[in-house]
Amino acid sequence: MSASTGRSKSRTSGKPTYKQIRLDIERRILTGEWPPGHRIPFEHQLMTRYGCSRMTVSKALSELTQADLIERRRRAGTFVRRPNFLSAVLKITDIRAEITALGRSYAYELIKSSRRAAATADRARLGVLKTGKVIEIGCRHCADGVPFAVEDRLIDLDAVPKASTANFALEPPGSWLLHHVPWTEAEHSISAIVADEEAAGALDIAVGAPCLVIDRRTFRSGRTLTAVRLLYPGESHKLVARFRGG
Amino acid sequence: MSASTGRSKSRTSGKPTYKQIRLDIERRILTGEWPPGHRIPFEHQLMTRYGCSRMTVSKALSELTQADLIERRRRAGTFVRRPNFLSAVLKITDIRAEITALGRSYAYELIKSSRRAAATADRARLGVLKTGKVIEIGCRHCADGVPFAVEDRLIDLDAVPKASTANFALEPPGSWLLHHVPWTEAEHSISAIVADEEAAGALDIAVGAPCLVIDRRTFRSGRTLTAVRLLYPGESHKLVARFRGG
DNA sequence: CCAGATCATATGTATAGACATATCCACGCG
DNA sequence: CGCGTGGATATGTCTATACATATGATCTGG
Repeated sequence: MSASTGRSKSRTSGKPTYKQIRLDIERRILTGEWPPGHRIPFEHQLMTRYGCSRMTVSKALSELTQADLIERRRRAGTFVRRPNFLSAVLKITDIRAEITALGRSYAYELIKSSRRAAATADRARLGVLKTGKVIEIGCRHCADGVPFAVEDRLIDLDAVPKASTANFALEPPGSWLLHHVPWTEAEHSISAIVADEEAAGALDIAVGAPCLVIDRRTFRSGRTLTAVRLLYPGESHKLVARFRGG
Repeated sequence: MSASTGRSKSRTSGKPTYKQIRLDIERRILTGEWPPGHRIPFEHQLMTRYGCSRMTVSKALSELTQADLIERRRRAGTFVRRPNFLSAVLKITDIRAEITALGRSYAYELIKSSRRAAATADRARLGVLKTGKVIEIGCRHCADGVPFAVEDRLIDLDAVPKASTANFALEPPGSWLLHHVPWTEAEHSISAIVADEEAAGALDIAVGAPCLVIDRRTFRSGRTLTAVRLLYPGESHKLVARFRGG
């Protein structure tokens, strides 16, 4: 009697799941059928096109929003996002966990640690304007006794007051921060340099050898928490990742 | 006119929205209250705890799943994911779009292009076992007339037969692939090298100057589509990104 | 012609209920 | 003891409905 007699798992009858809807829309975006800026059909229209409820369409669109493929504006509609070019996203990593996860022995060595009022250079590095206290830490991470990376870090003590109480002689600052301080944003810059005498000494490589440099600033709600420069011996160390696209 | 109509869903009365639920769970994970591997309460329990419907809890958990913070297994429950260490995620970028998006002039130059049966080295580079045809392309990208990056790319013609028909003298292979071939996974490796004579010549830098190297293999459903090595002049070029965490 | 009020509309959030599906676990058979 | 099988259970998906909310569009008065 009811109109929806065939409410069963018959996915062959042209009633797609939200995943199939998501994939279909994704395909249209990736193939350029719906180019950046294009307004895609309203939920109401998609619901008719795919023959499902608005919630189902909405779920597909929500996921695409989270994946940064589309942008939704109330009253206006849903639009294909312009991709962010020149963008590299690095996950925040804890070097200690990174090394032990590989089954290698980890050693940590604090080289220097100083606490001071933020100098102009410190403020520039953190990207903050007002003066305050900072901690600067230099340290070295080794894997199986071989230098793995050297780290130079600045922590804004006003943003992270708890850092005063941490003992960075025992625990690497990256590990401590990752476990004690929640962050919301990070900004990375990757580059390559040649080792000067200091870097060569710390990493036990030749002067002039290439090094991979990762500069990172970490924020919470727009406020800088810490700025770090990691120096890796260039030819030996590689950062590898798999990205689930689609 | 009244400042607030007495809404039934007043947020003060301890009935959180799915976003607040998401944030609460996220906080517990990030603070270590729920460490990696921990099984978090069942949807049913969370629904009681937060006083909302299962769908609402489910939406919060779905988003956390998409953000890779948790893992859900039918019948077993929901677990805090172990973070992927040593992982760097780079978005796939189209260098041409990247440069033009910055408002700089883009120039492209095909240096070499050869089509052949896959040699052992080619198969190793692609990570495939069976023999087949490949295209190797060498090219250079310039921004405002200055070398921006040199590219050496291998395309598996069995996986991407359409590539036979593309004219890589006119269109950069990266742009062509991005617009014609959907991919699902990518694997990146970042390192630093010093420029040899060939690289120095191509990038117009001194021999011995540092270069940033990005090696990338792109897959669809586990099958390698293409392998590319991008060489950037190290000190001048930086990859910058912001990551919305949390 | 512009500023402010108002309306219409598309997305945002939430719900109860239903059925689908994978899989852990225990039971029972050989 | 090993192994297949079935039931229990937690997540996965879908629906119809309702109301919230932001905002583009329109109307209106100065």
